[in-house]
Amino acid sequence: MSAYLQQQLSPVIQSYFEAHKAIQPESFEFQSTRKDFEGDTTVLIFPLAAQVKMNPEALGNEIGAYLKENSNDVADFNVVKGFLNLVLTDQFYLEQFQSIYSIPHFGHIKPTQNSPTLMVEFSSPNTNKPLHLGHIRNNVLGYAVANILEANGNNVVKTQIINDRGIHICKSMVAWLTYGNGETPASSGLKGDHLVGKYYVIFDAEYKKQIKALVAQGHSEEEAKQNAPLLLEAQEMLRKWESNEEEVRSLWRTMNEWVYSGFSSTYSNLGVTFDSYYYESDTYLLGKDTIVKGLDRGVLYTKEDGSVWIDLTEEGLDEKLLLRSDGTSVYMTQDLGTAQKRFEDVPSLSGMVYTVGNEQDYHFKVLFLILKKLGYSWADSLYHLSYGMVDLPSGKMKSREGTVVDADDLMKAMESEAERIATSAGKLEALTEDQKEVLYSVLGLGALKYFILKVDPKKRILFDPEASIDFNGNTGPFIQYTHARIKTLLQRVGAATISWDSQLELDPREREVIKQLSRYPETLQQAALQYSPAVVANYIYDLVKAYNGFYQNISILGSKDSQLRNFRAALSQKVAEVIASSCGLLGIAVPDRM
RNA sequence: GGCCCAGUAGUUCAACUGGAUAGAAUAUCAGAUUUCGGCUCUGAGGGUUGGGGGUUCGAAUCCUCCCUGGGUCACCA
Repeated sequence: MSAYLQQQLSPVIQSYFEAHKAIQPESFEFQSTRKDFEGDTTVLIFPLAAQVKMNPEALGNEIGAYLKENSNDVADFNVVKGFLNLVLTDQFYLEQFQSIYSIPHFGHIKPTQNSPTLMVEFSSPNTNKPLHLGHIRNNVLGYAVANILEANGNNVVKTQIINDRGIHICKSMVAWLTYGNGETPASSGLKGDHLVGKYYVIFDAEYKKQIKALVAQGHSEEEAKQNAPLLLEAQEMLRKWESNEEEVRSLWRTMNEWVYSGFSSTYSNLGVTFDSYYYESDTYLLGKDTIVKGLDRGVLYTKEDGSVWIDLTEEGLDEKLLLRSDGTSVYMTQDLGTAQKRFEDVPSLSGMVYTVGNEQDYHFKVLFLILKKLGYSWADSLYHLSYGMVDLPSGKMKSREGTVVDADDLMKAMESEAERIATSAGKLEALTEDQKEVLYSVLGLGALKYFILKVDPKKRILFDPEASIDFNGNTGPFIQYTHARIKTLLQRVGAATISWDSQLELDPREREVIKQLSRYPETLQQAALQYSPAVVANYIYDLVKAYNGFYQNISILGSKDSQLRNFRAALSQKVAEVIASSCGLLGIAVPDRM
């Protein structure tokens, strides 16, 4: 709406200046009027007053009077200090709504072939343990950002890099061989990822025992840590894996398969999907070409022992190792190579978003800087979607100490919490058992996702699983509830014919709803610009609040005037649509009834 | 110690990117209310935006020093 106003009213103000003043400002700032003041939109007079050297209030009055006279949209005005508040006509609002109503996917821009392609990486799990609460934030966030970018007219490829090799996987393998007795997901009834995670925990416990034993025998702690038989075994296994020994590879494949099938059920419960996958076992050797290129260009340098470094001290950072003295690569090297590979795999790719926790802020700062120094044109369109940790009231989550909140457990807990609340509220008799199950899951996950997404990604979240999530107030279920209510309302109104008198007189609450609706496109743009689903989440809440205010004292069914009823039904319907589509971006399902 | 991020009602979060008297929800308190689907409505209290200084018509927002919490500074990933 403000864009529209800008278009409509700016020229009028321009012409005022042309007619009356020597100076012609280039642009005018419109913003919505605060609730306590009368008016719909506000023009800031301060900057203008400074230019023409006038008292802001006097200038505001002049411009206001001019607008009232020369614009059809302005019904009235008032000036407070340097703020010119404009009251817009009902016709203006009706036209606004008319045009909003007629747009099918209002606010969403459909990508075309020529639209930029962006890759969004998220999830990126290790294959030695199940997903936990931190992963949930990662997944939900990455998925939502991908959707938001898509809604803004980008082609989006959702991908993840699976950390499927390394010493941690070998630890699980060793423990399974030593203590597993051939246990499989089928034989144990455990989800594959949980089974493998179980042996990772066993490894750590047994490893600690061995260290203790060695220390008791008189070894130093340092020595014991490095020479415990289990660790040596795991290291040996990693070597065998790297030299491609079939026996090890085969076990590795088997156990990874268990994990993947476990993950896939977690993902499907969580409602996230991917378009492509990268496996570290395929990419961990990449990047050496890039290093050569960097050496040729003189961006990198070699030390006496043969290791390769980059000097970033000029940028206020450190020197960074890129290749070990034995020629093997490090994490950074892989990421350089993987980035390059992705731009080769997807020729139309123009940018990437990495959804990774903020403990890697420094890593990505360096990564992007190196790519830039290497001269890749796309280096500027890389973005690290950094998010804060999820803490528990009891402190940090440590997988080894069993203080993590498991993703599967948490989702299940949310569902039963939803069941408890929904059952006590009643009104579910009409649903079949299956429908109820679906509903509980929709509500529980909606609550969880909304709780996570409504806060700024950068900030850390304090998550209290015991006190669980409130289903009232600014929550997912509250929004879902509003949607369901509109749906049943519309059912009772019957098919609304989409026509109403352009002379309708609007209630302030209806104007407020239209105002909120019209904010949707800008909100999406802003969310994409900031890579922040929180912007969308808070918008939905504003919309819902405005609608509830409207619904509160205005009878939709009871209105005798069919024109008015049509209008209100249409307004309700559009609100429901916008709620549904914006919730869709966040990955939150909206039920038609509950 | 260097660098990065955060600090807003008791609590969880906002504040349209420099705009008006910093807003919601929740919790607490006071009163009213039995039906159109949050048990509903009204109202109240609650803030030195971590602190000091600066920039200007105007600062939670920008600059600068402190304070607190977290992260990060590996030939780990």
